Amino acid sequence: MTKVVVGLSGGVDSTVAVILLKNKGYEVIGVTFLFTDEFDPKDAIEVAKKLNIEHHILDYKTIFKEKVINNFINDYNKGLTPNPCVLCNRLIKFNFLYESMLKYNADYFATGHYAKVINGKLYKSSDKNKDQTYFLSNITKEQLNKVLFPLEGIDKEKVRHIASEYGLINATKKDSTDVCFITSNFKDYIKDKIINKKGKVINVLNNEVIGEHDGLNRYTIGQRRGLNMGGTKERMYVVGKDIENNILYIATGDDNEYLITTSCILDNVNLFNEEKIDKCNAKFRYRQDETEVELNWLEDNKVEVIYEQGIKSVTPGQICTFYKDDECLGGGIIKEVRKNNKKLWYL
RNA sequence: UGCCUCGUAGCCAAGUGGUAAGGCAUCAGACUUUGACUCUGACAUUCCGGUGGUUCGAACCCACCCGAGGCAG
Repeated sequence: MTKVVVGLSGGVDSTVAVILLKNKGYEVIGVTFLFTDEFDPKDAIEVAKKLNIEHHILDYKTIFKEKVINNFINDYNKGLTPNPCVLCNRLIKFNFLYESMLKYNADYFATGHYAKVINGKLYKSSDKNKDQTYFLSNITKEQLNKVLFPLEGIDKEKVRHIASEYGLINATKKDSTDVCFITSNFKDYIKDKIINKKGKVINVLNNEVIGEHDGLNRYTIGQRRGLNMGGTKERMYVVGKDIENNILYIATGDDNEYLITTSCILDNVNLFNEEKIDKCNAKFRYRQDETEVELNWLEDNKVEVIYEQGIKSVTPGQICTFYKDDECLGGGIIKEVRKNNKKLWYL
């Protein structure tokens, strides 16, 4: 009998993943990882009991803090806007699921992600609205070769339906959003963990100092809320930051040109195939439409991503993911952003 | 010191006798496994620097006071 280790958080998605695998005749072992003190595995325990599967709870708090949380904070202190989930999937979740697979002599491991895998290639899920390939674009080839996504062919509605058919309490549980290790709100969490040094806020349209910020690191490119400054006719957006001089640059107007860039450099590029294509689609934030880009490969696993048409709010630290139709080809971390081939003075 | 202009919510800002537009900010929600963006809703319960007065009725008219700025000196 084929044996599969499933990452079981106790939420609807991972629970239904278990159900679907069992229905297909797999022998399922549930593993629940502890990453933070706040996480309570009781739902996972109940689900495992109810579905009658072998279940293990494994503690990875220390390494999670070391690899994910610390990196997250360090990146903020460097002025970046990190994406901890992408990193966590590669280094923690998928890594330890892979290890669990070996440990329990399983053939595969599975998660409740909305994504599809066929012959070692990653594709978007059938439910395009929930597709999570963006967060998976940095997992390794080895991981991809051993993972199953039981939810790949169904949509969220169906998932909830299945959960309620089985009388599971979590059928109507709200989708989990936000960073898993931040239980309160982001502002409070980060307040005492990052460097907060007050500094000037300058409007790039006229170079005027228009106010003071509470610390550069709490702002991201394209952000408009939380600036706490009014009096302008149009909305105000963060367009850049000068780390050295502790200056936050803003511009007003929904369509101001300062937010738009035309190329960026990615490093730590992860590709599922060897082939270095020169044209594909890409997106720079999770919930963003894809756009056509050209790729110019550089040394050291870097690539220049060119989008002449211009994209708003491309932000260092975020992930750029490549697509060809429904296939996710990989992605990399945005290192530097440019406009018309020049590094911007305010970014 | 004389003259002039102005003082409306956190910030801009309409309204010049008939019972407080709008924008920005803020807050709440929707969306979302990244703090973005976007969208929806709330936001001067009697009040328009203060105190009196005129009027059926004033933020809008009058007087004085307080405050900000400008011109003249």
